[in-house]
Amino acid sequence: MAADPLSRVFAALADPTRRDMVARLAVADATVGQLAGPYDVSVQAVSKHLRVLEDAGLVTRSRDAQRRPVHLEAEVLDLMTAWIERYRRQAEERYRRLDDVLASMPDGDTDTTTDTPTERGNPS
Amino acid sequence: MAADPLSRVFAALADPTRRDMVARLAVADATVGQLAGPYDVSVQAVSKHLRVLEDAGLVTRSRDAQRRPVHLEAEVLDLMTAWIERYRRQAEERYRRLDDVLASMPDGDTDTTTDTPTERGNPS
DNA sequence: CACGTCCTCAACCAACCGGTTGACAACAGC
DNA sequence: GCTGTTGTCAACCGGTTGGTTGAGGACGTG
Repeated sequence: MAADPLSRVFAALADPTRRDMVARLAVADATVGQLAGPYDVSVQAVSKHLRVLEDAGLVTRSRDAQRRPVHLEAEVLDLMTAWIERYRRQAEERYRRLDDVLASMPDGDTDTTTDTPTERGNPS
Repeated sequence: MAADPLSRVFAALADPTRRDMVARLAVADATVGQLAGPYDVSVQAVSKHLRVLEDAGLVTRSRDAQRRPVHLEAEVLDLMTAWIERYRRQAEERYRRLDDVLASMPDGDTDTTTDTPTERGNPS
């Protein structure tokens, strides 16, 4: 299994069935049987999906007689949001800076048409 | 291949190598060779990873002679953020509401110690 | 106690994934 | 026109994944 938590969370949500489960668990806790209802797969398959979500820390299972109520642990989602936002912001910032550079040289000083032999080779 | 875009993006970022590539591409565009440098895997493997990122819409590849500069398309990340935030918010709201209910009954009306036979069975 | 319900565990299977090697297309430069 | 560099395509391989069926554990109820 994937070692790092972030990979586990991303992988867990890469499956549409699992995403749908999370969506429904955001509304209310549910038992395995309740979760299995809408999908036409076996209860065992749903149980497996829950295991994946549990390993990713997205869900916890307790006991109530035979029932196993499933509860969404939404804080783990923040882990992902943090990662995503970091690089989205970084990329955004880079483009903004590039725009600034382009805006700051409106004259014909930059000859992009003729070739600039400097900066091309990639030694080392 | 996974049909829906969201699954593709999540699956693409479920791999630590691919996440690292995205992180580096957020700083600057890069060629396949440059990307492959740090990892001790073949260039072919990196090319495959890039294909996955490209299929997810996270990356575009252009041409410059033999080089294939890779460019990060950060907007796709918003797709994920939107999904995640939606359900994190929903779950958060639910817990907040539960807290309100608990807070609104500070008297001894709710006997959690003795058993409450109502609300337990789950018909239909 | 026997029985039905809810759920998990184990074994199996086809499909996919991440990696490899080998061949080769495209281009720059001698 | 060769040669080296850069990257992709194709075939293959072991491990994982998502699904199945079958067996059985735990619990409430007759």
